[in-house]
Amino acid sequence: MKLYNTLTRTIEEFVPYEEGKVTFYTCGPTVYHDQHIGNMRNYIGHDILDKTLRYLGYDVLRVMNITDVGHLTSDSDSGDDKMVKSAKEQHKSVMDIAHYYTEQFFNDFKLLNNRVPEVVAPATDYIADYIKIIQKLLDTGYAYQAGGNVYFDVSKLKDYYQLTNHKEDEMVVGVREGVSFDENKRNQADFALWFTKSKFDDQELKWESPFGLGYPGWHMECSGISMHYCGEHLDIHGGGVDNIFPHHTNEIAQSEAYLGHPWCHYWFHNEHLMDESGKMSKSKGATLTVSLLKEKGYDPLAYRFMCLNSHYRKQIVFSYENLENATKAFVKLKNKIQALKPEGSYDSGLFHEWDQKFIACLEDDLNIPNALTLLYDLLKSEVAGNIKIQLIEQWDQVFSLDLLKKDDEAEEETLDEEILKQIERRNQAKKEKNFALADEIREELLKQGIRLIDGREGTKFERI
RNA sequence: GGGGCUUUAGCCAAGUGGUAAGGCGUGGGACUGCAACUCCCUGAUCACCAGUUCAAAUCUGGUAGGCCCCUCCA
Repeated sequence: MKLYNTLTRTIEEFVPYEEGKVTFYTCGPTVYHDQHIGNMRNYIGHDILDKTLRYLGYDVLRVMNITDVGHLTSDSDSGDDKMVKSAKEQHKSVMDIAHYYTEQFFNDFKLLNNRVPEVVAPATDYIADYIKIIQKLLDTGYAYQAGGNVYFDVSKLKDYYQLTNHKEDEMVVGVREGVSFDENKRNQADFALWFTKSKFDDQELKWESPFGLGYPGWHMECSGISMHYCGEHLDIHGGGVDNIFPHHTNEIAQSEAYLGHPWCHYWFHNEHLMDESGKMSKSKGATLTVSLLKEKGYDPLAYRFMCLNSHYRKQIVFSYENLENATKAFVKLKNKIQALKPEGSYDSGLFHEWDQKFIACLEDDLNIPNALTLLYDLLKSEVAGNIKIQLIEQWDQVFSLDLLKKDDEAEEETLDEEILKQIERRNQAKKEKNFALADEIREELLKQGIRLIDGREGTKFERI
């Protein structure tokens, strides 16, 4: 398949390090607050890649970290650790908070039909791995100690900026609020591997190490966890585009310095979901989560559908208008699919032909919008219902939109009788030309989520 | 200041040299007691300017708008 690789800035043929197998690492959530729908778009993009690789027959090992270290400071607050702040506010321990938000995250993750990775790794479980890496970097001269911290010396690398094209001389220190000149660093581009002396004193989670009581720098967990599970050669590393620099740049620096050879071969980056004012952000007040969308009556899968309508490397602007548009389209699509009848004879040649078209879309740098167009083409085609249903069932392994799943099927049985009675009452009213009563009954059922469909052979109903 | 991405109909969006897919909405029609559902029909000088070419949404240069990043936010 063809995949855009941030490392080369081109679309390349994807060739895994070991034939037939793929190791795939995703930068996971920070668990000191809810993950908003913008964060979740990123995971939808990764989920599509994950499922596409499987669809193409690869044996995939997918790893995702959970950032529970909590050495984070807000741009806008006083510099207190966010996790600690959050814990204090809610009178909970730091790890309680981490567990709570991890659960929230996976709840929303699953509402979107994302597949949970084989390995979900809390960062605090791998401190020993980080220490081992840092120790070797010190021993080999890539790292140095200063002012109580351990720093990575970027001048030891010949191509630190391989992922970004940045020019060191033009870089500005402290563009972001909360970042300032660090006199401990030999080069201002150096980054911390281990802190014992942070500018934030109230770090709650600390560990003993040969470099003193402290905690790891914020790029270390992804390198450590990734190498722990995927070994010295990682096929794909993914994250949001905002991770490219410095996070992924620094991961490459420390990992390759540690290993002594190239590390990750393909870098996969998802574009952001925007709101009217720019990138959806956790620091913009109320967090819009998938759960919240659901509470407001939106189908999480309609949100997934909205995301799938756009290419993963394009920004999407979120608005309720767009979501409602997507919802309408999604409902219509599902209606069409669920009206299909398993008729006609099976034709494996035809099945294969259509499936090949689908695979061609996937292999074209995950062109899911075109794959969805193919789905519409299939529905309009002369292909037998039988084959259509089987193709859709198979394609939905990637889309994961529950296209064939009828809503509330279980509960339908119990209410059928009552509904049929109402329909009978309405038909009687219609016969008597009492349309007012007929409409009243129809309205009443609609309020209960039952839509009547008047056809030639009588009145049917469906749940909406 | 620097690096990267982006701009296609009311909205979402595909298309990287051969003359603009698809979806939603709108309008019209069929169906209906009226609707809903469904079906048919309906829309674009591809941000702007200049260039290369027989041919440009696609390539080049410039202008304007939007977004991301610049090393203690992960």
